[in-house]
Amino acid sequence: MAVAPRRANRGPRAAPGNRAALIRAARLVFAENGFDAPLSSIARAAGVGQGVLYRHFPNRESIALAVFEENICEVETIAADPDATVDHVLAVIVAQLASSAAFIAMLDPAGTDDPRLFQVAWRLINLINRKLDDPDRRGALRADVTASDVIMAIAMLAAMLAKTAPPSREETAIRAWSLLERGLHG
Amino acid sequence: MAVAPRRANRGPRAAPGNRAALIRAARLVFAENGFDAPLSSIARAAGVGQGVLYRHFPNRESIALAVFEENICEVETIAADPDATVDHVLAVIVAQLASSAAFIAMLDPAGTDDPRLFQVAWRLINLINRKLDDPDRRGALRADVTASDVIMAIAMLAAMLAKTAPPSREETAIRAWSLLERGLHG
Amino acid sequence: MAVAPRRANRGPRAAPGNRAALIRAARLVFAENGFDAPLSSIARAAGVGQGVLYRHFPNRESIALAVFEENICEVETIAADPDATVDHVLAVIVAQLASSAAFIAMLDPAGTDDPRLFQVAWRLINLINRKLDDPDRRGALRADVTASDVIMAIAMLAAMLAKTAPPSREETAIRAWSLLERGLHG
Amino acid sequence: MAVAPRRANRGPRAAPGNRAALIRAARLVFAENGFDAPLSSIARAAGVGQGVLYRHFPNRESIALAVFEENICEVETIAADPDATVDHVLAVIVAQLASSAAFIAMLDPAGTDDPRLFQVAWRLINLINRKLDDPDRRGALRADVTASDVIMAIAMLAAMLAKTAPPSREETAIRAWSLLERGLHG
DNA sequence: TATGAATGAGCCTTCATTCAT
DNA sequence: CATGAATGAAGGCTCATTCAT
Repeated sequence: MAVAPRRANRGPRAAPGNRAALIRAARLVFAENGFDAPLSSIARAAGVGQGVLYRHFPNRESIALAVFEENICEVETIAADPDATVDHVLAVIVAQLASSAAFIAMLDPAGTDDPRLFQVAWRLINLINRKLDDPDRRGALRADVTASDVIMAIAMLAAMLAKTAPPSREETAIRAWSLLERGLHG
Repeated sequence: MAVAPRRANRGPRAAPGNRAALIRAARLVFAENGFDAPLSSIARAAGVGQGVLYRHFPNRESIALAVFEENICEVETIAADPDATVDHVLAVIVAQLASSAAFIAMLDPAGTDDPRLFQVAWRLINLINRKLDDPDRRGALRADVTASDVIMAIAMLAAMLAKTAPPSREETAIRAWSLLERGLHG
Repeated sequence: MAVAPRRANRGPRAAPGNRAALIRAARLVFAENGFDAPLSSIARAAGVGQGVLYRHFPNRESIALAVFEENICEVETIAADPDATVDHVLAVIVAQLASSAAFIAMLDPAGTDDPRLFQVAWRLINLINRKLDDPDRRGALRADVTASDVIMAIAMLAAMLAKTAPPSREETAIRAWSLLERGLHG
Repeated sequence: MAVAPRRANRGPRAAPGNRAALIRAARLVFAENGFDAPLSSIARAAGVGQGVLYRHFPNRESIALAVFEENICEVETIAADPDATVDHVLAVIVAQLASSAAFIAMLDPAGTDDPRLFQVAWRLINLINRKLDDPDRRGALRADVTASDVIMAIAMLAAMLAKTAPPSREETAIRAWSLLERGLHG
């Protein structure tokens, strides 16, 4: 009969590629359609079946976390440069916000009970803390600003951007961040 | 079998009470579960049938508007005091945010196309503008801060609080606002 | 307190007027929005409360019947003229179709179990039968055409028109009726 | 408690069968209860969940189209016989009407805005037109009868039958069509 | 292991019908 | 008697999740 032209089962070898494709797709979909976008749309965008998504990520938070993870890695790479100040680091984060808005919003410790989230958040907080602790890397930040203030600033920006439709998002991000920066720089 | 213990029809007399109960319930539900909370949960919380909600408020925007309206009125009352500075006004708004974080989310112009929303938002913006235009009522605000900067600050706080679970909300609001205020005061 | 500016209760005297208004409104509403239009829209159009509608007409069929009744009366008036042929009578009915489409469709004897419908239908059938029985009043009708053929022709036109949106209804009615007439005239 | 005996997931293999069952069920339901019958009743009649219906047919028009499509195919098969006259073709259509009266209701251009519908309707019209253009296949039709007259005749029959309860439908269809045919044959 | 179909719960919305005033 | 608010059932539709193949 040979009816349904199902996508071929590419075997176990495809697993890592699928995982990566899912993360890439999720980043895009979350950025475009918000954190509440249908999971099916992510699978579709990644070109895989729904089941694969569930195999790799048992729930929405899991895949969100994976996207976030990638973001953090990028930030960590920048931060590894000993000359980078907090401001440099923040610039990278803000640039990522379009895609990671939803995840940073999850940083509120009370917002979840997923331990993995604490872990990832802790990495980010630590990253910033290390910069803050180094007087040469504090950039223009006020003396009494803590890592959690910085995180909160990002979280606020992220939360707002998550509700801002793409056309004006870029511009809104710039205006808002300059306001927040002033608050941090004091 | 005695299955459906249909709620008693309390008659037209109940209308104003129902309306008030719905607004009260909506304020609560929006605050607890965000602006996307099921309308049915509002009806349930108000102790009325779904139909009553729809009779009083034909759509989500309408009831949100009603909640918002109440908030604005309170703000306007404070603002009417000629001695009140922007900072006083903002303090009231921020105090409201802790309990009804979601309502400013509607200020995002892209979030809706309901003209009434613009109108109400305009009232708020105007209110702030009038204070800003009076040098004696600018409080500690920087000279170049506009009403839309102020609104944006509120929007950011609101958006974040909407994602913050109640226990830590109060405290988060305070910390975040002090950061934003510093940005506005510059 | 004097809140709700409810329409005044005009007392028992208003009953007949209300009934008439309801029928008038129903005719209009059915014609504009089809037989499935919300009953509430009829009450609204008539300027009365829902309860009044239910007092006078316990269900949709009842009010439909009342509209139909009025139509029949008009037809009977025309038919009373001894010079009127079947064709004259049919012309009146067809002219009424815009408003009565839905009711004539109900003429199908198997379509309902409401005895009043049989009764009204019977009046119409009789009316036509009497004309048919008079050789001078048969107009151009074929010899073997019966009243039920005539009714069926009307019913078909009515049923189709009920599904035809107003703009083209007039024209469609003319074209369709000329086809049916040819069938009746043979 | 053993409440919800969830239907077993019969797997992807069931897809074609489900699709067919849905079409079969839709044909039946539309015929019995008219074109406005609840879609959920179709799903139930087909023995599948609501979601399956929506997966195969995203909206009412789609499934109606599928039913219609089958009908048209049958008609096209008959029409393919070069000896078949319009009358033969019409006989098939009318025979189908008795069992699936509702489907021609969709021919009303004002009833929908789905372009696929026009396309399918066009196939039917063309089919008839081709027969009409061939003098040997016009059957007994009057010289001035056009395809759209034919369609209209069918539409009227269909509309009436859609409102006729099953028991008498068959007989009504025969009587009505003979009337219409006379109109077309003139 | 990947696929994508199947499932049903859940939300939104509309209306027929009831009933306190 | 009239009013119009209250009620909830019903239908449309969308997903998160499961699971046969």
